[in-house]
Amino acid sequence: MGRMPERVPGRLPGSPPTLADVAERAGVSRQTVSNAVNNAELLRPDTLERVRAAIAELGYLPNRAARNLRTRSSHLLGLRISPHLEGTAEATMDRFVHSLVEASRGAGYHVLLFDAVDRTDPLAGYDDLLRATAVDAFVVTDTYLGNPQAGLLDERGAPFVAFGRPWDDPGAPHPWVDVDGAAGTRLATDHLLDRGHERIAWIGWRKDSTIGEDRRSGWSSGLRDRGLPTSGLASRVEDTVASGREASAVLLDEARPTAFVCASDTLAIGVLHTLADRGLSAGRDVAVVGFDDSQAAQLVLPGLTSVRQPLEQVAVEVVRALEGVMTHQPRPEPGLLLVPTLSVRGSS
Amino acid sequence: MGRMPERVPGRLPGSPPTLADVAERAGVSRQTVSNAVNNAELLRPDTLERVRAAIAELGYLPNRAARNLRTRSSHLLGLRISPHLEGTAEATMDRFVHSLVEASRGAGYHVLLFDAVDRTDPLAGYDDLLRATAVDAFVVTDTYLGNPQAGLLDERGAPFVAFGRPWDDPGAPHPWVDVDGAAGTRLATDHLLDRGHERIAWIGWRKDSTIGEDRRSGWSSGLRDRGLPTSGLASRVEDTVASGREASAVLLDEARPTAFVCASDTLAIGVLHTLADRGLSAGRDVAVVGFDDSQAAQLVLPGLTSVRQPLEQVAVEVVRALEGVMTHQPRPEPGLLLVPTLSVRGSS
DNA sequence: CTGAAAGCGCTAACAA
DNA sequence: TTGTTAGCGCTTTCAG
Repeated sequence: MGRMPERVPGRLPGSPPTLADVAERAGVSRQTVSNAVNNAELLRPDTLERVRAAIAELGYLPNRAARNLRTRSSHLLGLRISPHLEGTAEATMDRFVHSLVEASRGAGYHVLLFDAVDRTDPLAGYDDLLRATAVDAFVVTDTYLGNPQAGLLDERGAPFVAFGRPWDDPGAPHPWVDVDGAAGTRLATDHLLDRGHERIAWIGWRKDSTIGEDRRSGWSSGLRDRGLPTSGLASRVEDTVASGREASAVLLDEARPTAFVCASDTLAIGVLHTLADRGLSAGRDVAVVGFDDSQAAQLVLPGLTSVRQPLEQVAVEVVRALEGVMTHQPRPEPGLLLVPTLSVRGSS
Repeated sequence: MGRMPERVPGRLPGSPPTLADVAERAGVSRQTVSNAVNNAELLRPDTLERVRAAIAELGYLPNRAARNLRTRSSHLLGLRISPHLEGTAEATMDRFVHSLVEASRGAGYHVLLFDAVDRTDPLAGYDDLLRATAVDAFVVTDTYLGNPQAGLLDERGAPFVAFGRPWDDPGAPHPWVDVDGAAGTRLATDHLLDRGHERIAWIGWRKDSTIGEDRRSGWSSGLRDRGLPTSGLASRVEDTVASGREASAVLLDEARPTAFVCASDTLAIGVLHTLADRGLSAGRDVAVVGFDDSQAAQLVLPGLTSVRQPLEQVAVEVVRALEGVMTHQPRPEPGLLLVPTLSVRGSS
């Protein structure tokens, strides 16, 4: 790594050395070099040493295309990314991409990014890469929308692991990794209860959002377990700052909560706006907790307490599951549910 | 796209059809199929039609590895990403990645993500991919740090385009695309001047940040051109919220500015914090402008006016330049400087 | 306009 | 333990 390969005379700088070059230099056959790279234990120590020296001198690295063709694998993981949503605190995806790249490297894989040409086709992009054998497997991240690509990929027998549960079809055969949203909001709710709050409101998404209902259940169970009321304390709106702002204003007027748990940081920031409008201090007068631990949560005054998904861990588990899929190992559990943490800041 | 390929009997679902399968089905030779795909104009219309039908029926797509091996190109663009910085409004990179994926697709390329194994080696990751011919070219984005990878890649004769000027070496041979930071802060400064501000302060980065000094120059030239003073109105600090907060407090006490232009949204949010501390209203009492148009700028109250980099356009131009590099076309201009815009919000 | 032959660089079998 | 042979699927000459 980082060692400058010797510039071999007569070789164009543009064309890297091949197996044959190394073999010639080391005075062995091509196959022996291949073995030195892939099955070192098959070689006699001194031969191995000689071949390794030649490899280092030439700066040899196996040509990917040739290896891919021969082994019928690309060592590439496909990840489809959606267009950036402006105006929301959507940070999860980007953080996950970083973690995935790192985890993949550890397993000898690179991440290939693609996007949907045709947004209406749930399989757009996937299908082409599959048929061209351009990737070994996919990481499917948009299952939270209740999108059908997981099911369709299952049908096609495509190798993939989902970040997100198959809500629609709990018996789906593919492996998945997900974060327990209910546990996260439960954590948030308990945190507020422990600080003495008893009237805790919920601002979440519309009822058709499965993930939204899951997060909501952490809040409601938290209150119920302490015998506290939830009725009149919940609101379901669009995921925008404006919606969070309006919903919190209404709740404040009608139900007088002393704390809010929100399905997203975007909504929570809307709550902060309402508090500012009314001269109330977030954290002192009314507590607020968001979800996703976005940059905005970290930067906003007085700091937004937020549920943080363990995305690094998700990525590691996704890659682990992927390795299982690609080696056709039977998986004991189809899914793995990870527990989020709470980043406590000034707002609570 | 999206059409379900016919399941051919006797063929494993896992192994896609090959050129030979299509040829057999269409009753032509393999080369004719290859021509139908790559040089359609060479075929007689009726033959072409027949081959195309067979391709559609089988859902054929050329095997990438085989094509890559033969054509000595991977149709992959390498992009190195750095670990996520928490606590700053770093949004530029992520937005750029999305734009790049989209622009690359238009040119028939996919984006391969990698990260640095060894953070101290400026060429970490690049070198291996190059020698393995795993990518056709790189997009180098971290030149703004004054990092040496551009120069090192130039030395190696590696094909790449930089997002960011070669500040250290203006005569560098590689193509680059950049955003004119000075023009952005000039835009911000003129905007404030037009609104009647005359005492406009600057909060930027340390002097050794070339890009920081560039952005600063837009502010200073803006004031100078109207015969307004700059002395005592500038501060150079670390890129953190806390630094922006402290620096603005000091400036407010010592120089009584009515507006701030900042080198980043992170710093600008620090200014907003100081204003909140002192019961001043951002936008009404004191105007603030940031840089990068991050999510935080959009979410924070009352909305942070911010310089927005035209990253979609940058990505398009980077890909265009890349195509030139890969076809060895001489480039008239080594670099292209794009002009940012101003997203005006409540803070000004 | 279509077909035959060659080979990109590598690795999986097998033979020595 | 090492070398030989074959072929992954494709495209690029070059003949027909």
